[in-house]
Amino acid sequence: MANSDSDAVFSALADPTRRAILSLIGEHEELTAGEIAARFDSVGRTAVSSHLRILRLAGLVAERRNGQFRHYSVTSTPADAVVAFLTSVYQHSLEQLASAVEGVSAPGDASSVRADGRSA
Amino acid sequence: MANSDSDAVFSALADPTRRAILSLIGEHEELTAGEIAARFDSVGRTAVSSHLRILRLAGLVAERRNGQFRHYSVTSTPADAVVAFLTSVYQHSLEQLASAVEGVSAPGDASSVRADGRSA
DNA sequence: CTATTGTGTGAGCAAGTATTGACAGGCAGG
DNA sequence: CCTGCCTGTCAATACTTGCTCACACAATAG
Repeated sequence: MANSDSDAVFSALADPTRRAILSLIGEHEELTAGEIAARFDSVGRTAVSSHLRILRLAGLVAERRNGQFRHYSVTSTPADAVVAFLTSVYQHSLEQLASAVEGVSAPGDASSVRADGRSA
Repeated sequence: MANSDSDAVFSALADPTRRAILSLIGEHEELTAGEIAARFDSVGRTAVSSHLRILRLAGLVAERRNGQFRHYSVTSTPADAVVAFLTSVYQHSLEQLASAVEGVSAPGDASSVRADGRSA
C-alpha cells in the first residue's frame, strides 16, 4: 500500500514536538496556536505554526478560524491509516493470539481486536 | 512525555521502506534478511540491514539467528507505544463524542471545518 | 493607525538514508 | 585443513530531507 496518506500521518507523528502538540490539544477541547506555542519554551511560534500545518495536512487536527484566532482541535477520525497499517501487519499474529486464547477467529474481524490485546 | 521508546517506534515507522519491510514480514511467518532485500529493487542489502536494525532496536521485529541466516519476524506485543499514545490523545474526543450522541452538545460546538476539504 | 495573531519565506544546522567497498561468520567440497 | 562461496553487517562518503530561527507580511480588532 504505502499510501501517501499513511506517509503524511506517520511522518507527522514521527516528531516528538508534534506528538506533544497533538497530546496537548487532545487534553483540551480547543486551543489557539498562541496558547499552544505559549506552552512550549523550547520552540518558537513559527515552529509551532509549521508543526500545526503538518498536522493539519495529515488530517490529524482541524482548524477553526474565528477572527484573528485559529482554534485547533483533534479530528474525530484521525489515525485510520495507523490503525489500518498495524492491523494489516499484526493480523497474522492476532489470529494466532486469538486462536490461542479462544480458539475462534474470524478473518476480517480484526477491527474489534486491539493490537495489544488491551480493552478500553 | 516523549518517551524514548515512543520515539524509537514512531521514528522507525516514519520511513515508508521500513513500513513496507514490516508489512512484508507480517505477511509471512519468518523471513531472512536476504529474502527481504531480494524483494526490494529500490534499495540494496545494506540499506535493508540498516532498516532491520532500526526496527529491531524499536522492538518491532525479532531476530533469530540460525547458521548464516538471520530470520526476522514481527513481535507479538509491538506497538504498545502507538496504541497508548493514540488512546491518550483521542480519549477526550471519544468521551465528547459519546456525550454528544446522548444529546448533550456543548454550545458553540466545534464544527469540524477541514481547511483542506479532505474527506476520509 | 497601532497592536495582536498567525503564517510564509529563506538561511543555517542537524539528522537520516542509500551506496560502495571491505570484513566477520558459517557451510560445503576437495 | 583450507579454500571458495554465500549471508549479513560494519565503515566511510555523498546526498537528501527535515527542524528551527529571524525577518517580514496578511488579517483582524480596538
